[in-house]
Amino acid sequence: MDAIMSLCKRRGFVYQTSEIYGGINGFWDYGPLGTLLKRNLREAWVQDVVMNPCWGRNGPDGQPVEMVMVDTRIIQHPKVWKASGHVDGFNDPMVDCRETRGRYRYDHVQVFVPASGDAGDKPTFAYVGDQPSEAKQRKKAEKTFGQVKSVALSSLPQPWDRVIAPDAEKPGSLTEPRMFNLMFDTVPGAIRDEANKAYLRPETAQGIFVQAKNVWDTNRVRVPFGIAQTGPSFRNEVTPRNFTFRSREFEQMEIEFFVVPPEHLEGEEKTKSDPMDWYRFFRDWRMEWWKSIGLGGENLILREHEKDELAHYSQATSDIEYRFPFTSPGFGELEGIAYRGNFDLTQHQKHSGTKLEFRDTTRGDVLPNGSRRGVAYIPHVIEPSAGLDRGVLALLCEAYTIDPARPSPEFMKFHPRVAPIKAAVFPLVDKDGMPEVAAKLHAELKKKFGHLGMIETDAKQSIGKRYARMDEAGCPFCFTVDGDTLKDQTVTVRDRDTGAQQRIAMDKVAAFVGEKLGL
RNA sequence: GCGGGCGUAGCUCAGUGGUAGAGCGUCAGCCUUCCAAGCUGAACGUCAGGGGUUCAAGUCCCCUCGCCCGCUCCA
Repeated sequence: MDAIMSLCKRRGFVYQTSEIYGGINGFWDYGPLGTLLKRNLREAWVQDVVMNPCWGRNGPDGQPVEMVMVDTRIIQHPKVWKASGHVDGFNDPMVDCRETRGRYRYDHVQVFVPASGDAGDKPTFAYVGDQPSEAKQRKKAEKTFGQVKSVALSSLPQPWDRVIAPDAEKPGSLTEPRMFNLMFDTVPGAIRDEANKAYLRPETAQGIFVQAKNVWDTNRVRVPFGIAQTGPSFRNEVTPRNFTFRSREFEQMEIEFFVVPPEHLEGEEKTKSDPMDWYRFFRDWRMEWWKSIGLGGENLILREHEKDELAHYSQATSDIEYRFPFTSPGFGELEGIAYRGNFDLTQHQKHSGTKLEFRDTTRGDVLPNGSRRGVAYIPHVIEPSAGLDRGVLALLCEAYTIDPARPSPEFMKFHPRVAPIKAAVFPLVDKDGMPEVAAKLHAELKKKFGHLGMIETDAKQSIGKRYARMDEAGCPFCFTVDGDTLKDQTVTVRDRDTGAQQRIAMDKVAAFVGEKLGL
């Protein structure tokens, strides 16, 4: 990993944010090559997800997959995060239970102690008011102490060695209270007033959910269809770690794909295009997609979550994971695909008071004129949520190759589609008319492919050095103008991965590059 | 959050309390007809930051920041 980080700095892929001031924990910048790599990855996603969804494949319902895009703000109404659960989950001090993995708001946890207040060596019984744990723990406490009274957990001295957590069996499982400032906050408005506190989004998904109604009201889309979005999100990670993997500012590429709830499916839809069918469809296709941009092999796995790993509202979730050098032999998450039911839209409907039902006019009773009456429902959702910066990191790790047998042992094996530099044109030597011919070819390629990535040219120093530089930058093809070019209008093309050369006609170079880029 | 390691040129790293170093890379020139070749020269340092001890600190002490590793945690 150190070698990869060193190359990233040396070649201008990734720099530490504000490095000249000592850096800032959890933030990384991209240099010229890294910026293009990231842009190419995002563009590939937009192209394959939105412009030509799922490579033109039909969904499980036999119809083309429909997808539109939105661009929502980093700052949303604070209630969005109340509804999504992010505020409650992460803005208050919480205590965790090591035994049950439960998490409780610190200020909600009460404890039954003897009426005398002194429990001696006996354990006391924590509970949360109005929860099942209250009656259960009261019963146990009364059995132990007889007369009991209730005190706040915060009034007891730490560590709570003899406190039995609300849903636990053994004492001492509660952690110290911790403040989870997951979300960054800010105050819109010129005058700083805490009452106006807003948050930087911890995920792009909620922006999609809260605009879903606008999208289906104004765009002639109908369920099933998806809304996609890319953009930055912010999480105040407790421990930023592992280069850019866990950053506090990071970019996501998310799809919320809305599908018909199971109870409204008719006939063979029930066995063909149930939400779980869509879930599997996206899970498998997303896996194929990552492979298609160069992450094939044993470093990429699909991991289905166990039942006890699932969030309470999700019926199925899987992760696409990559074996990063720092996670090896384990894996790190690149993308999560979750079937979230109608949890999010239901939450926003409840908190906003706005009906978020989709009126599906292809269903319901048949009317005398043959049309359908229509039914209204809150769509279910499949959420493929990918990390763009994590994708970039995976591409960097996967591309990094060392082959001591080569003159330039260290090189970046980017798939041509994501490579920041698409091609380079060199005169073999800087004389005898070669520079002029190379300049002309360079200009031609730049005009044709410059919008996809850099097209380089360089006449300085030895040809081996120039090849080596391109290898480190991950440029897949180098075209070299030599003495023969002047006689027969051919150039050599050198393949980055093998070093092999072939000779092709100069007027075929553009077609060659186009083909390799998949155009 | 706890523990460990590290921080000196763009990169990799030497550096015994006494003048800031090497290799590679970069740049310029020469040379060069296919793989970091050779020759000549040049530029590049708040020694992570701050404070202290000392006649003198890259070196010793304290604090802070950052990165890596392990544990903990992880929507």
